[in-house]
Amino acid sequence: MTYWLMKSEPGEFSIDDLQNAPGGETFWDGVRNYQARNFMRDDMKVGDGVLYYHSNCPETGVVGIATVCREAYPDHTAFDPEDKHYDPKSDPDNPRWCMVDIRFERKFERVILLRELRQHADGPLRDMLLLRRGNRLSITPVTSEEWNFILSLE
DNA sequence: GCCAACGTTGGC
DNA sequence: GCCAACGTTGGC
Repeated sequence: MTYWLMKSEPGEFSIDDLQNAPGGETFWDGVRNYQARNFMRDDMKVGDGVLYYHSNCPETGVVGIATVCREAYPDHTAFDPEDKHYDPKSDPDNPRWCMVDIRFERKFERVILLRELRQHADGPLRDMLLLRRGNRLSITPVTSEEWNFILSLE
């Protein structure tokens, strides 16, 4: 089993939105970055743990956890000209983009702020991809050590 | 709103 | 294959 960190803008889809979704599940559409796609397509398995991260908001940080509940399948929003994430270069017969489903697991008692994670950038989180300068990847792998440490901060 | 960092596109 | 221009991400 692998662990992941997935970013979402709470104005688009927050952890509360996930909790309130039918069955607490949603499909993770709109990924249009090859590295992030490859993580989903090649490495994400049902049961993997997900740190749910809020980006681009007043309190950026990890807000809770989810689990992967369906492995990669085509992202249909790429075929829809009306969709914000429409990509005319994604051929329905050979889809360029994919998505996974995730299920709400738990919302943390408090937000574990990015600022707080950075305080451990010389220690337990020294290799965390999220903390790398200029990192913009919306999906990054997390080690079990990082996962356990972040959960211990709560 | 600003801007640094990054990814993608396309001319050559 | 190089690289400038452009668009996007995301912290602040």
